[in-house]
Amino acid sequence: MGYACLMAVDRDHVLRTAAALLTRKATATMDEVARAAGISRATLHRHFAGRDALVRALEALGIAECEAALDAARPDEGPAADAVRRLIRAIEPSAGLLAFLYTENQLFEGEQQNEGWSRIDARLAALFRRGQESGEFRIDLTPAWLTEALYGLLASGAWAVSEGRVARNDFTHMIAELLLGGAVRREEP
Amino acid sequence: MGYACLMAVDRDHVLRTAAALLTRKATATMDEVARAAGISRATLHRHFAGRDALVRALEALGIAECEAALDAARPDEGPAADAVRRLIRAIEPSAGLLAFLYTENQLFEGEQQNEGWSRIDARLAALFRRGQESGEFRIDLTPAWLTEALYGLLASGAWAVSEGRVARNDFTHMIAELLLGGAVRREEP
DNA sequence: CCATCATGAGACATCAACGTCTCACATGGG
DNA sequence: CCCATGTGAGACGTTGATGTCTCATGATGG
Repeated sequence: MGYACLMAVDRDHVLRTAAALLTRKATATMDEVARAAGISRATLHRHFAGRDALVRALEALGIAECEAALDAARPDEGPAADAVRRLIRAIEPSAGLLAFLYTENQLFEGEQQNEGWSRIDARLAALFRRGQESGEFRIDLTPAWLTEALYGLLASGAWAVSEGRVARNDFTHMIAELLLGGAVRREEP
Repeated sequence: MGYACLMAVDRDHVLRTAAALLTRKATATMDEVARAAGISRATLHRHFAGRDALVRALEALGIAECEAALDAARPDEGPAADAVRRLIRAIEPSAGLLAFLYTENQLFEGEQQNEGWSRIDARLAALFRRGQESGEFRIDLTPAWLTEALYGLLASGAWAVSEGRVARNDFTHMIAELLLGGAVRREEP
């Protein structure tokens, strides 16, 4: 019969399509999401009980991709700056989804939010703190702020790319260089 | 009678309150906006024809405050980095409103957007370009991206402050230093 | 004291999205 | 060939926000 296989494939496909659509239009209707995925609204409801469940699933997907990117970036190895570059490169494909979740998260304020974000925040802050303790990073910018700024730059970058204001190929470079080096020109060391 | 005076004062107060509320909860109801401003929904509707008109008025307010901040920051005087710092300091009180508009703007996609943003974008990009041409700023980060990143960092900063993750007093310093200097520690010149 | 006007409170209709349901179809396996 | 399962299409009721309306009240000014 292959329930799991077929369902999982379709579910994942729907999830990816929904992420891509909601990245562009955060207020898209369930009907629009369904049509974007090439299925009917009824089938969409068979996969996800409602819009809330869909957003929650997207949140879980975003968390999973973030943690996978963190794992792949080996944040504890080598210079912290290189680890940050690896991380941004690894997380780039998820940036659109993260941008959507970053704005949508305000809907969940007050309630308990998914603990996955706490884990990711902690790992990111740990990376920045490691850079500070090794003397690579300046200490007047707190790890919490660098973490927040990384989220913001990822969202800005994803939005700028989707609007055509920044070339997709420059995404990683623009974010990593701004976050690490800033706008001011630096003398060659 | 004093129509204009009273109306203007109240209208501005309502606008400020709505901005503060919508910064925290972007999906706030017209009823919530009205109660937050201490007026009834009927009176709110007498000031703004509907939610759309309210958001448009907030957009106009945000544009006006941005342009005022740009004027006050004297972006054409002195080193570009100092001008950027003046600008961030001047724009700080509006950051929450800008954060709201930054996410809400996606609602207006497809339609023609307020030309005020184009003017502001152009002035910001001109400032960054001036810094590049004077040799202060690196040239691999495009003015368009620096402009976009500034918006994103302002929004992230406003959100982080309202969530208590960053101290309000550090707002200007965190944004300006990250945008200009980046996270990597810099040798004293 | 009276007239005017802005306001608050609330009723009311409208509307869009949602969630649930049924039914027909078609595709695939036994 | 027959049956089962997943699907599409669409109807239906519900909900929440919105926009409009009326009416009573309270303040202000003449």
